[in-house]
Amino acid sequence: MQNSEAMALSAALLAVAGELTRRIHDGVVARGFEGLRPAHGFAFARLAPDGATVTDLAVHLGVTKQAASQLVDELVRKGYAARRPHPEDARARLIVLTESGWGCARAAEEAAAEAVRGWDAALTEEELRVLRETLLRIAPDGPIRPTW
Amino acid sequence: MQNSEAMALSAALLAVAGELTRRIHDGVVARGFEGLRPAHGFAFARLAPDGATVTDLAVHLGVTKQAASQLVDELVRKGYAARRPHPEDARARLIVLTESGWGCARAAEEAAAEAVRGWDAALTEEELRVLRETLLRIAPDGPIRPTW
DNA sequence: ACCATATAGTCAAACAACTTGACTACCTAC
DNA sequence: GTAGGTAGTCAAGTTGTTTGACTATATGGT
Repeated sequence: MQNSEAMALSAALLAVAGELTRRIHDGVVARGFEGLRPAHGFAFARLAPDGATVTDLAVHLGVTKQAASQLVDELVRKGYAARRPHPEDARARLIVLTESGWGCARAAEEAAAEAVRGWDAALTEEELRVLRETLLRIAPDGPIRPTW
Repeated sequence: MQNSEAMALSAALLAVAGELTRRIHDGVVARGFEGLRPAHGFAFARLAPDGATVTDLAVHLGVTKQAASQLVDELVRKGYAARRPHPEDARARLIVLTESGWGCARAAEEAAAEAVRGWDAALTEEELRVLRETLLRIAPDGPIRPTW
């Protein structure tokens, strides 16, 4: 593949990612969850399964733990997350989603589904399936970070 | 497609985009172009063909023209771009890439090609081609913005 | 059991990117 | 020619993040 083709692929990927991020964010806002930025969504992704510590979050987001701590402050203040004592380490705290936080996570899923449905006009169901599988194959195991 | 599948697709897409951005940035730095952030890359994308005005850039990046102007200041100070008088409008200035700026743009293409080659381990040449065409079909016409 | 060292988290100050507000120079249309 | 709009910049304020310093708890060696 030529350099220019690789760049075209990259640009398309980044354009789609940017647009998707914007749509998910708008969809979440439209469902009544305000005061959140896309960066919070990346935190939710890490918190959702079983909670996480501030340090876990910091690594996941690629920021300092101070920044992660402030982000958690914000989520707690807005009622989306809560700090609970960590069951195995008295120094640490387990950050978990509240009911409202789970509602927001569901809203994000709905918004994502809605955004993806918007691609139906350009892609068949089969192409969409192939796209998903292809991306899952090259997606890094690691964290989702808003690098730029 | 179920909501959770759409979310998995979205997460994979964002993870790949984040990783790709990081790799391109690292590759550009490795080629000796320093003091640049990924955001500058998005500006380059708009400046590269024929230059652009500050207002064009601001719209493209989704920021205020003051922010775009500051970003141009930085590129000029670092020797990647220059402000030239606009041929048709004495109020405006045409921002163009310098030789060093073009060198950086080429470095970004090489870095992108290198990053994409890293996917060869997981994808066949044919799958890569399909991925590129699929993404180009759903990529918005609009600007590439670092929305998050 | 004790001490040295490392880790989890927070507070505070410094910093960087961006926004809002105000202004000048130039363009465009009536 | 004059009124209103647009391109760009300067300055100040806001926001998110980092760097530095500190406390509390954990861990490993002796």
